[in-house]
Amino acid sequence: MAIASQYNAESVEDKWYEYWMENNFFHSEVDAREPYTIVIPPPNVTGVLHMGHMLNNTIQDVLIRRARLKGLNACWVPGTDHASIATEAKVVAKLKEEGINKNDLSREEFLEHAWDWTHKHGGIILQQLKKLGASCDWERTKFTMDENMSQSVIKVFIDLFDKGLIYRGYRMVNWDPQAKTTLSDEEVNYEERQGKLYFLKYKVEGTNDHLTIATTRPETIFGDSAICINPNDKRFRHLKGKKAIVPICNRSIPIIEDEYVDVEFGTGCLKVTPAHDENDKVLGDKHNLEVIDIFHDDATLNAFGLHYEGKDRFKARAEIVEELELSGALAKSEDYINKVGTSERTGAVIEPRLSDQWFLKMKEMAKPAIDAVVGDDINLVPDKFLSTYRHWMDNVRDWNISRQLWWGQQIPAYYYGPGKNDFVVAETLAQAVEKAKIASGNENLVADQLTQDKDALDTWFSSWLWPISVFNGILEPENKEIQYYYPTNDLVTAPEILFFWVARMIMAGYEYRGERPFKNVYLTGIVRDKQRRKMSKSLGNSPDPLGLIKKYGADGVRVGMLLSSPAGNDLMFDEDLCKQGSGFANKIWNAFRLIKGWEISSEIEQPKTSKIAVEWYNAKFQQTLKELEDHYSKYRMSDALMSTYKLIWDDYCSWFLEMIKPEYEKPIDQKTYGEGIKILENNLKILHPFMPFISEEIWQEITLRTPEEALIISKWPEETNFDASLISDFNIASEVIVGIRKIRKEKNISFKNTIDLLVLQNEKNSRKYDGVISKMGNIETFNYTENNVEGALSFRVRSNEYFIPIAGAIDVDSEKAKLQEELSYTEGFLKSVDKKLSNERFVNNAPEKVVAMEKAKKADAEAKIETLRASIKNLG
RNA sequence: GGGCAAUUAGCUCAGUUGGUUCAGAGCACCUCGUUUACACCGAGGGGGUCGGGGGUUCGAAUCCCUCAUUGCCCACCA
Repeated sequence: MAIASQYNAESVEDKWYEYWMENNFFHSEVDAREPYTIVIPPPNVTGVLHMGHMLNNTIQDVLIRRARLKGLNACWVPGTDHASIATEAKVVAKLKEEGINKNDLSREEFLEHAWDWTHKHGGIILQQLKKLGASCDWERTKFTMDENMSQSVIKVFIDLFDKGLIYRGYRMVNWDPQAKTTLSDEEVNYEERQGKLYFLKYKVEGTNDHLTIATTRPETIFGDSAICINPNDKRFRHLKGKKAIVPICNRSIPIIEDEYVDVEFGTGCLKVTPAHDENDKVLGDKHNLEVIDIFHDDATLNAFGLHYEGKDRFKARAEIVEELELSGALAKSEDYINKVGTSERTGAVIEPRLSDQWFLKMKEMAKPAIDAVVGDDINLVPDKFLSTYRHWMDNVRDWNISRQLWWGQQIPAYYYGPGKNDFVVAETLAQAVEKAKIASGNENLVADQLTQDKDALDTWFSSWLWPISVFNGILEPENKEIQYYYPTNDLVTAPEILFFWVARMIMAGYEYRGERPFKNVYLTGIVRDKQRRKMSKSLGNSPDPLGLIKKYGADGVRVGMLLSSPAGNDLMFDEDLCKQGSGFANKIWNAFRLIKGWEISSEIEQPKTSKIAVEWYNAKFQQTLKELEDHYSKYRMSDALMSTYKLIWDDYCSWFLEMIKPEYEKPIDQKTYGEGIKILENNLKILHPFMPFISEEIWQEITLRTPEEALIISKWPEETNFDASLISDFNIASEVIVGIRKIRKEKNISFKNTIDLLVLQNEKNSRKYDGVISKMGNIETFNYTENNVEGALSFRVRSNEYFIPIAGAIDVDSEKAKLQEELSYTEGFLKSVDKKLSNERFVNNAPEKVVAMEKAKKADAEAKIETLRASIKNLG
């Protein structure tokens, strides 16, 4: 035998990936078949493959390969995301290393560096996906900053602006003072920090009274515009309508009343600083308070900070506390733990800040997106995410779509005057000039007089169009690709981005196509290590994905990832699972080696056992095929894999191959061989989505094939009716075989030695598998008997008795003890059944079916007790 | 603080409307085995009061209440 018993994944995998690429099997074109489409969640263009990607893309590849086999026109669109903040941060850091400060560069110069970086690192991750076996249509690879992708974004911006859905607003946003940009809520991390709660005394105007407020941020007193008390708080009745004096700056501010104030917390008095706190802003709007922004954009104090102007907020805080203390305005301070928001990218403490930003109104757009998911249009898998989705969407807030960054699509707003609203929105500068002429009433306006808004759009503002824009469905809404491939079928992504990506894609889908962007959303879990920690670079607990592939093969790793990944549940990654995967590959490989080694003869007839084996396996295969269909329909990938795993390892290798295996050094009959190959081929087909490489390798080793006959584009096995009794009868036969093996083991009878078997049938079973029993149990003679066989070893399957006569091998006492034990168990069982049946309420209330079943159990048990007693008696 | 999940074998998890596919799977474990594909193997085996307590019911892993623990999401109280 020339083929090695060790399957070598590494050499095989590259070979077949290349072969599939050369033959263009991943590519899809519009045709008459039904489409099956997946768009990849675009990874960051400068990212590298991590375990989350591995899981995610393995699942997508399984789905797409299966669809391809099912005869659908499978199209998996790959691509990358420009990831504005992450990429810009990386480029800024790299420039800094080279001694270049971003602020010294013009926008154009900076973008040149960013593109260089993108071209250098972009797409590495896509190359890595190829190692995993991802069968993406690489000809369709897209990038969210591609020319027409960007045009789509601009077009959508203008359209939404014209519809009145985009507006400029002076709003509270998460401000990163280091990156000097806005962050979305999702980009802010909250952590608990030890801080202090300061109690400050404010003079009540016109009296000698003080009132005390508690604050964690004393530096913001410069922005105070009111003191707020609860109208129901009796302690502060005397303050109604009075004014208070802010320490240090000695401004007079009103004392207002609002039930928002928690009487229990702090002192029951609240200082209102609308420019620097979300809740205070709401209060301020309600009571028409002045908004005083005390910071520059780098979070140093501005002129409102008086003598602290130019100082950093934290430095200023310390000094202000000192000054307050000296002036007697600091009543006391307490330790206090509060949650501080920090920037995911720079780590800087987030400053809630009012600034001019662009917003997209969400309320209206959310409506169809809620209906779609609450109704049947879009499925979330698992559906436990439905309630969180709903909750979020019901309380959706307007989307801040502007970022103070350069890397991204620049907002197409052009200012012709100094006023806040002196702008027009247009696709090109030329168009902007024309619009501006009308808007300004200045016929002589020229392009040089216009300045474009400096901000770029949020990355998600391009990725929310992804399922549409990859098919150019924004710029050419009627093109045949978008009409064919859209809506897509399945989206596979992480639950973390359900809201800011998935939900928004759904909104865009209904807004721009009038229909859903995808039918099913499969939410994967987070990949964690064995200690349940999230895998992360900083913890260093993430294995190197490519290293794993090298070690276990892509097939092995894919199996490892899928074995324990129910949808939506976190996945505790364990390298041993990959080992199990590569072990499975080796098992399959060796099963193939066995078959490959057989000599085929057309001279001999098919043995009956082989004929039965083929019949049984085909039924078993059909049963599994049905199971698979069910699992796939529920996106239970690990169950689908496990069904396939057990079918191949147990039913195929351990039973079927052993049943048809010819005697040592004898050939196999041609008929069985041919049927066996067909069976192997069907196994490979259902295996292929999980383990594409080894399945193709064996497929091609079976016989020489043309590219048209490659496994990847073959046909999924057809579902047919099958005789279930073939399976249930076999299950009984296999129990008999297990019984024989058990006895052989107990009595130390080597498998090499044949034994005889006698059966006493108390119930009539099919004798179909007698030949199989003989072969698998190495039985010399197989006979039926009407009576107990004295002095023989025995065991029972259901109510039939099996005897193995062995001279002098019987230990009467232990046999008796064994039977006695079984007898008392059965008696106990009968007792419990009797108890049930004699309970009138059970007989009256339980469904007839259940009662009948209990009666049958009783009859069985009684019969069994009788035979057991007889056997014991026989032993003497 | 509000909301939502989860808790089943040593580990990771199935268990669909309460009753024969209800106590399961894979891995791990133990015993035996140099049988003519595979020791990344084969055969056999042990292992769970279904988180605790209470209730509904003829009958509960499954329904209800309660407690405990864990996870996630949302809002974050100056």
